[in-house]
Amino acid sequence: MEMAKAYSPAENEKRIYKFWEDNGYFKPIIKKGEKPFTIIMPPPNANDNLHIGHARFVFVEDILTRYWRMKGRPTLWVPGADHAGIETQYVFEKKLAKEGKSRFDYDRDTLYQMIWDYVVDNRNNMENQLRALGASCDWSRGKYTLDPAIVKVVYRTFNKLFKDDLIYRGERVVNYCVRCGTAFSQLEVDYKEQDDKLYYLDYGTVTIATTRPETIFADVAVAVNPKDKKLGSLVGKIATIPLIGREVPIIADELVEIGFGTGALKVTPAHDATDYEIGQKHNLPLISIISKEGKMQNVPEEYVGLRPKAARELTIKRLEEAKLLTKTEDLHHSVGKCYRCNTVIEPLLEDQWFIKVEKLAESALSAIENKQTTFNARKFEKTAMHWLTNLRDWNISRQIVWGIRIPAWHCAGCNKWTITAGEVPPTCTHCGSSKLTQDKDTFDTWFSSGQWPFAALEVNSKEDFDYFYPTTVMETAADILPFWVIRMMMLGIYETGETPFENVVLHGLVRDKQGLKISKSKGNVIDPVEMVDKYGSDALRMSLVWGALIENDVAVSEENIKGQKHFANKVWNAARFVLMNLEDYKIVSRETIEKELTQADKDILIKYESTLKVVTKAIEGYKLSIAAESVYSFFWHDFCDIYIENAKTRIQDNDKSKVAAQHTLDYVLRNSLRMLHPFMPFLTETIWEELKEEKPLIISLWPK
RNA sequence: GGGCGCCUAGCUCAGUUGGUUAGAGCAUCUCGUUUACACCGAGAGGGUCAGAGGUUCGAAUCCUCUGGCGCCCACCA
Repeated sequence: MEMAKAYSPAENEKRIYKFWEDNGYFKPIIKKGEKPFTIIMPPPNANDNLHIGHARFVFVEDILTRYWRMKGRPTLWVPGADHAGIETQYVFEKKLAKEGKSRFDYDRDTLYQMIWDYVVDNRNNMENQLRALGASCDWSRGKYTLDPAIVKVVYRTFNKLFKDDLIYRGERVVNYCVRCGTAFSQLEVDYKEQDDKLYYLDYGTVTIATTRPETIFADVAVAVNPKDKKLGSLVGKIATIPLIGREVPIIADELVEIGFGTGALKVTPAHDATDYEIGQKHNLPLISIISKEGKMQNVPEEYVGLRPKAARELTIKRLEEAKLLTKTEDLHHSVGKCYRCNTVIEPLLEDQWFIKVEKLAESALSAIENKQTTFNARKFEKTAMHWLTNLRDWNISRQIVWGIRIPAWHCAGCNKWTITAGEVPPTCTHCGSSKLTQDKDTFDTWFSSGQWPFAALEVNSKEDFDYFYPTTVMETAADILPFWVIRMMMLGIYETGETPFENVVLHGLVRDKQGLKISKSKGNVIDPVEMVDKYGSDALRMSLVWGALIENDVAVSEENIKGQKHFANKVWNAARFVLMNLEDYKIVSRETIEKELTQADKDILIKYESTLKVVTKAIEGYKLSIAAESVYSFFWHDFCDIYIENAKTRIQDNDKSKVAAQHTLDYVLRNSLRMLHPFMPFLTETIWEELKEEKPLIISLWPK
């Protein structure tokens, strides 16, 4: 077959992918007693197209997978799709809003089904995009975070945690968005700087400063720092809440910052996280004055039903009238806003499920200390350890519909909770009453996705779990290290007794040519699917791996991708040249032409050996940019520019060393294609077809 | 306030445990219409390695300080 003059990705990629997939090359060949290489893909959101960041991690994982497959190791890469909880519900709600609807127009089950259908369509789309990128993952083992079997595992874990007394229901100050009607974890709150007023109020014995005078009705104490020279002597005395005249104690607590305002803090445990902590320490009561609808309650008549903002204005007015407002000053500070709708977050008391994290965190920490789990960069290990030593109890309740509903039933008879492993309990386990209502909340997605590595394997089969767990590599975005990676470690160790992955490989962001963050508003979005259509998947892959270590951010531009397409074409043409010059050549062994080898032959063979060593070592150390650059430089500059030019004349002149040249061309080409395959799988497999090898390149062995 | 990083050629980045004249891609400039490839080839210019001090026979690399930049977390009421 005549090779075309230029390589056409469009004509080959789909065909090649289908060939691989249809022949089952992505499925591992299990060899008992041999240590497999396993990656569980961080499941992309099933609610949108893949973006350029997805492409980078897919390529990184695919390179590792293809490399180890070629090393002959049983290799499994499990794909997945994530329901993505609030993320998806938010996207869907925006879609509803465009149609003039809101989620409150539907009952819970209808809404759930609507989102489900929406996600199913997008999931197919997302998976086909993964195929276009060339992902050599085992589709037969693909999982979705809401697969019934996965959900069952999540229930089981919750139930086990509960039985082990690691789950409790606690009234806590949570970050509540009265507009979304949900509490958020601290991670979901955006702190934004803004200008406010700081009001100084007369509490009799002491003056306090606050930005939220409307919460004085919920005050239960005034606190000062015990080390405060000016105010320390007040401890033990009484302060009087203005307007209502209630007397509260003055207490000492180190959380109070000396020098802020007057140095005295009004303590409002029901509406501020710090105050809650102080309140717990000092056994103070809780007075809740803001409802979940964001309205005032348990306050003097004229304030009842007001929004906090209106209540604040009225309070200030009354304080001024009573001459209890001594001073007002400007304050620039940060305020928690809902990360979805930008509404000011109200710290409110709410019953939530919590996980006691201390023991779980300790086990994860020791797995890191004992090197059972290692990181591709020291900085990530430091970050993980820092988080694990500073974690607070984990609130896993979310007030959204789209997610896994918590298997907990509240009894109207005895007011206690019945927890199951998913099945509906006929009666309350405490009092036998049948007046049970299921908690309306769903799990925090990190709780379910924190179980992903073992869950995705065990729901496939027990054999899979036994063989492939613990996994070899967890490759994901560096920014979700604290949210996801350490939680997988905690829950994985808890459920299985083993760390879920041996190596954590984290990657940085994809940025634009200038190193700026990519965003729709900046207009610098690079669509991976469009790039694949234009330049080929291999070119996109090289451009995303090239130029920066994977743990760092990488800058890409269309010119980079175009440049790598040129390289693909270079490889294609080099192969074309070699094949044209091998028409009268029959493969001979090195020994038979040993004496005919010229210096040029020896040079390129030595260079090839050293490149192979560098590339191999770099891949195994996750230095993929080094590996890609080495093989690129070798192939283009050493092989094409120098060696082929040398061999060209010897063959054309029918030199006595012609066969040695042909042998060397053939040898270096074949082995270079192997070395290049993880980085340019479609191109190399397409060329490989011309070489009439027994086995396709994808399952050929990595050169030794 | 706490944590983690970064500053190397015009741009984006490499530089492993300190060891010759500090590298790559892109960009720039000069030359070349060579039948594998113009999606090409030959060659060139370009860096006080942020600054200062220290350790050392030797520092981009280790230590201290200063300056600038970034990300993450946080209980500034």
